[in-house]
Amino acid sequence: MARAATRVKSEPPRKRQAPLESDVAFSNLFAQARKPAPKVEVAGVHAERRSVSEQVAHRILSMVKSGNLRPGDRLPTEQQMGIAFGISRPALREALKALSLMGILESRQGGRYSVTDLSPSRLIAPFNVMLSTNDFDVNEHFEARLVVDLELVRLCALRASAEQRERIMKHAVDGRAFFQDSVGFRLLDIEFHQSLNDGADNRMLSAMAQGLYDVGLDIRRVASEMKGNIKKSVTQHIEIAEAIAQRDPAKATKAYRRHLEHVRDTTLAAMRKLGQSEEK
Amino acid sequence: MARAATRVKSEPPRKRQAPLESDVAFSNLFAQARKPAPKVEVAGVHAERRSVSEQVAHRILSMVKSGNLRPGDRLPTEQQMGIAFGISRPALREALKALSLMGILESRQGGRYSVTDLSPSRLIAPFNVMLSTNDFDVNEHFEARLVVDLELVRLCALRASAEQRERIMKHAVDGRAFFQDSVGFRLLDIEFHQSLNDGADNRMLSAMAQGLYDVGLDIRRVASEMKGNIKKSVTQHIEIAEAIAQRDPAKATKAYRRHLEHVRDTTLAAMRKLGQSEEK
DNA sequence: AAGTCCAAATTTGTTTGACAACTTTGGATA
DNA sequence: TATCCAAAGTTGTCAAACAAATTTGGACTT
Repeated sequence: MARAATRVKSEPPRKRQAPLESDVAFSNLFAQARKPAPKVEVAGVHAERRSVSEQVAHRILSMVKSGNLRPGDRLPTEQQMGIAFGISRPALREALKALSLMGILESRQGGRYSVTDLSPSRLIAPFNVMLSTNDFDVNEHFEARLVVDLELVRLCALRASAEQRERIMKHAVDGRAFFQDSVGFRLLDIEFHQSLNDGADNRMLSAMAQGLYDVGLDIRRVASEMKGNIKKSVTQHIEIAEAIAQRDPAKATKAYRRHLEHVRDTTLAAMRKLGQSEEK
Repeated sequence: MARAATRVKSEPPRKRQAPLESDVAFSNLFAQARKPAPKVEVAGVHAERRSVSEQVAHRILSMVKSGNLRPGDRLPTEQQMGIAFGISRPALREALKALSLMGILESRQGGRYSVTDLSPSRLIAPFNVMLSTNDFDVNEHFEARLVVDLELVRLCALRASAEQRERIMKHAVDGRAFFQDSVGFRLLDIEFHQSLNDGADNRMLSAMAQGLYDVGLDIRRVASEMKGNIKKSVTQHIEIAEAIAQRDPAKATKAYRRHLEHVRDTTLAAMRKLGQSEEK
């Protein structure tokens, strides 16, 4: 308890930083965690017996969700957390490892655990293996993207600042330098979509769009290597950027829809090609 | 690197035991697990030092992904798996618990681990984390919901089977029994939205809608306790259900939009009320 | 002979203790 | 003042043991 405030952490000013340190959250929880072992389940809807490690994992997760733990925060040591939650180190580690594997926490031997940046790409990574394996999933995927991205583009055309519109246009035209460089193009493509997300000024939609984008990324790697696809994509990017520059939502969404359909078709083509090559 | 190979456990007598169904997969993996230390991971983008528990978790995950482990399969005992992978029980348990928390495995004390049904709804947990922002912006939230839910309802009107449409209608009309019971109504409301999601037959959109719904749920608790709100919600639910029963997408989305706007307004009212009571 | 019930064996859940490997910290030295 | 290194701190891993729940097989009953 009397341990020195070791959180020095030269973190840049977080917007609207509350005077809250993660240790505070843990000392709060400390009080709760000590109450008589809830042997019998709480009167929840489902009275499943959950192991302590799962309970603790959910507890930490809820702290992350509620903002008590924020990206970059360093957690207490395992020993301290073990005492706080009232469980042993192996059990605690089961919870910490689970959250690590889900991309919420990260750790290095010798260093402490900390909260990741919680970027959609990181959170989606462990799961994208399960999805996007067959045509059916791809159609679902693009159906979802069509809805989310189109709205995002529409909002972007309406709301993006002059600087943001400029940035979008820059990323679009820069693509012309990558006709022969699929890796470079993919990196730029990420930037382009990110700048679209920023322009729409809606974090929830942005998070969803980025998550959907990331799910398909590995498959699209193959597609972008196919001849002619990059050039066509770049052309469409520029059309979209121009429509946004003119603040024309209808034109922008129309151009984006064409682009997305092109991406879908090339993705499907790439998958068929992939399926042929490793027929077993 | 080389240390992973130094695991020279005293190999117990290789008794040739009964060929348990899933043991086949594990004996394959056993051969792999022993091969010379795979120094750096496959051409992964990042060559980080991964702990053995993470390696094993990915190994099991890849077996699930490739179909070596299928829904319902029972895994070997922890001891057997520990031997197979060449790691200790605590380390193995870190991997198993991680996969359990991700909804890929499940276990009960005394029983063995088994593979879950892998239903998409369990696998999209990360969306919930992505969508949770501590300073919850109601307008952003409903802007996102409007897009996702409306498409979901539209698809539902087009695709839902007769049974699904019936189920939606049932949940809608059942709400009339809960005019005075806000807790019961919220539970039913969850069911209603879930049945809408099922009817749309798109797991990605469903996952996103579910995530958005969950984020707002705790605030809506206050809203649903305000007089008259439940009745109005139930009426709107029935309108939506009727439109879907008639397979009329336009009517359904129109009704749903009205409903969502009502929810938004009551949520805002509830938040204002909440802000007054705990002014700080 | 078939079904039921109970106790033993099996298996996961949890704890304690210990050591190895890596990172961070603080002081000594140039 | 800056650099480097040893000591302290922290995570990674293992081992052994017991508690709690489930499975299993046999004894008992009908």
